[in-house]
Amino acid sequence: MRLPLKTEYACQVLAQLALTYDKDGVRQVEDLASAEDLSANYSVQILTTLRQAGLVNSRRGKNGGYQLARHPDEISLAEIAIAMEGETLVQSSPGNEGMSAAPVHAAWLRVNEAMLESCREISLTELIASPAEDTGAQDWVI
Amino acid sequence: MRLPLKTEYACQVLAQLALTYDKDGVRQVEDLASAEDLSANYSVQILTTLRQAGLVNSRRGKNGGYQLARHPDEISLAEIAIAMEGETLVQSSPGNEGMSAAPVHAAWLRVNEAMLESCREISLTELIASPAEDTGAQDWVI
DNA sequence: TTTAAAGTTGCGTAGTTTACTAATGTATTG
DNA sequence: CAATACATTAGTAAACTACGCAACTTTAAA
Repeated sequence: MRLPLKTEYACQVLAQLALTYDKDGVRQVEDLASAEDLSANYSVQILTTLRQAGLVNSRRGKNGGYQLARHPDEISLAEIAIAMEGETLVQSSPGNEGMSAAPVHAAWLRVNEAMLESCREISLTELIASPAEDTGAQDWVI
Repeated sequence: MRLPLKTEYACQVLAQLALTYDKDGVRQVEDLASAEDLSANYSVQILTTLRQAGLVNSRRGKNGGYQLARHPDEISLAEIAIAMEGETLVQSSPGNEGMSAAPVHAAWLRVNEAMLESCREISLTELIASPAEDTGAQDWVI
């Protein structure tokens, strides 16, 4: 069960926005994308989805850019994942005509709920890289 | 994040085996597959995986078939999912060179752990259809 | 000891999804 | 009105999923 890269990227971009939240940080796509090693074009698509979900605000034209809609403490991993993937994080099919299809589906619905709950308990603030340890991003070879 | 059909099918087939566990039920593929509305061919592949994981035993030749390796209470959804998909249920990529890649990955690892824990708490017994309500499987049209 | 039932293995593949790129449209500011 | 930056849509190569098929091996029973 692979977590879509798109969802991970969304987390990274939002983490990047969270870094400059208090500095009234309006950031441009190019800036965000390069900081997270993503293509600008793809980042735009992700940011558009996040805007439609109400997690970020955007401004067009010169000096435009993106900005978190709320304080990083008030944005949970659950909201991010739901914005990218829809309400059910663990999509199990209501299924075929098999005798056990229904109870199996019900069980996975419970798992989905547990996962959602776990995602609600993680805030965007926890996704920010601690400036002390740049964790490999600055590793470079001559 | 779609739960693979293969994993759901594995649950259904095992639930079917659990139904006849106390009756020393050795069941044949054709039987299991039709009860769960699956193709026999595909079910074989699933059952083979489950056997390699040690969840079922098989006997070849005439009067062969499959059988649960343990009591349904002693088999958890976690074991089933791991048998089909590997240790990590929520696979997040350790990722790119982005600044926030590491903390984001760490967060999803926590979610994975929560999901695993939730799956450990659901036993195969809970996947058995209650005989009272056949929940749609017997619906038929002339 | 034949024979047929039943599991085992591996290959092939159509259809879908993912992770992008690219091109074009639209709003904002100086 | 021109430069800038977000918005939207279309297109696509690669990977993955959910199967089907066929050849092989094992075992019980006749």
